[in-house]
Amino acid sequence: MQSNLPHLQSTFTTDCVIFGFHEGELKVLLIERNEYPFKGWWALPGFFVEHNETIDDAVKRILYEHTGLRGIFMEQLYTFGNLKRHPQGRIITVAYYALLRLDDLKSQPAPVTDYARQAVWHPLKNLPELAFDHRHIIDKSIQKVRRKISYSPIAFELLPEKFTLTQLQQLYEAIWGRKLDKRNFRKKMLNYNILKELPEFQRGVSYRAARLYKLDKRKYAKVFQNELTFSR
Amino acid sequence: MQSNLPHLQSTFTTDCVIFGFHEGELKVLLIERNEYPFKGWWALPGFFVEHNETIDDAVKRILYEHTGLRGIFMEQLYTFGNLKRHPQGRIITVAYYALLRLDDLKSQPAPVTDYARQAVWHPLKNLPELAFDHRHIIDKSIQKVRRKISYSPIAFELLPEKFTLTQLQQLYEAIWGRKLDKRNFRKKMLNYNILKELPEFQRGVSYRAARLYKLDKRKYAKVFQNELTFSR
DNA sequence: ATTTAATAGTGTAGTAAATACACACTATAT
DNA sequence: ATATAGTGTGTATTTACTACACTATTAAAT
Repeated sequence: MQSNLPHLQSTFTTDCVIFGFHEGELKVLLIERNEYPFKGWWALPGFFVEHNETIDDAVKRILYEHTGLRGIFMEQLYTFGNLKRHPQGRIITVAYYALLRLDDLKSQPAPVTDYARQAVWHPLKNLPELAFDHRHIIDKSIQKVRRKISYSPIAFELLPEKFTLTQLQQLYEAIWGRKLDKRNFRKKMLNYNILKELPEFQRGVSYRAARLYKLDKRKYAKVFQNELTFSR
Repeated sequence: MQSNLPHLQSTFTTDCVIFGFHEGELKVLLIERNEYPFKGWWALPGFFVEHNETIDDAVKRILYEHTGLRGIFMEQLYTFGNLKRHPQGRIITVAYYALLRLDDLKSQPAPVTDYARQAVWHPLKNLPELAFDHRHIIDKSIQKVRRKISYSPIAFELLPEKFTLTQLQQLYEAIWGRKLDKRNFRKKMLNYNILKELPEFQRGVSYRAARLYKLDKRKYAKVFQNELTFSR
């Protein structure tokens, strides 16, 4: 770390909580650090912000390095600046969270960076011990997402383009950590008129195939302005 | 600026949008800068964060310097890091907003800092041109406050300890920028059961004196957990 | 003493939205 | 044939939201 960390070249980093949704479970992408401090520990993807890039660009760069994807939904979360959060001195980090369609990943993400030995999706419910204050950052992210999906249609960022209502419901249940009534969920969700019913159905399932829906982007844009209020 | 700004001593600042409420109007405390860049311009109170203080502490320090008060409600808003936001190079700022009971100020705030020539409360509706990206920061703050008062009782931070329901309503109206129905407002607000009716009335008014209320802190704490949903 | 001006304070009814709840149908695996 | 897991619909009840108009109180002016 000493060598490739120019002294005070940058005094702040960015860290990104990348959420994915798979098999009814929320997952977070963690890296195994290949650098001191915390070499060998699991941590959030993140690095120093370069002098000539905005913070947003730095996050996009990190997202691309770890997923090979561009245009991922991301949003700034909070800036953490505790004096003791980094053993090498006070280094603040601007934390972001990102929501990712896991089916967009052709393969397992290959770390292109030299500071990560591997990158692995971990279920949110079963996280390893993390470097720095990264556990705290993840906790704050999930709180933010939990609140935000009740007034903004960000949930769709986590689903494939075509999805079933059950998948959508499972996603809300995973984020809120509680069961929802199926009938009311469908009624409410369809009433927003932001979903487009497709003439297609699930394939390869051993039960009645569910209808597929996709987001109606024009109506979505309209509703996004006024904000949904999907509560409870 | 050159002299008292040690080179790279700190590469980030904090700026604070301090809101007050007086005579039915929302106000923001602005300083007139006494330093380059933007010497003579109006700007948000803010300064470099010292090496040995947390960001929160830096904000508290700035709040104290400009108001003489401690324990003011404050919350982090967003971190701004555009490459061109500061003429001297990329300096990010962690912006906060604070809510202040104006009646707690014994006198006009006297700037204790050397970087401010004066500090003046400006009505939000009539702001001067501002230094840096501070106008943008204020706009984002008011959006945040507007959203937040609909699910969290932060409005009380802006009112004196004892207040009338009309004052409370005017505050909501000022923040949301629209009129509310008096009866519905009262009904809803009293139904939360977070206000304590006092055996006291307004004094010195030339019309029927209104009853005073204060926040019931025990009930407030309970409700705060579940979050209000005071909307529209 | 009376009037005026200004604001405080109060209730009801209609409408819309959220919730709770029960059953029937379809496909698949064994 | 049966068990299982999922889809798909209707209705009644409760709760929340909206619209709306008059009387009461106080101080100041006459």
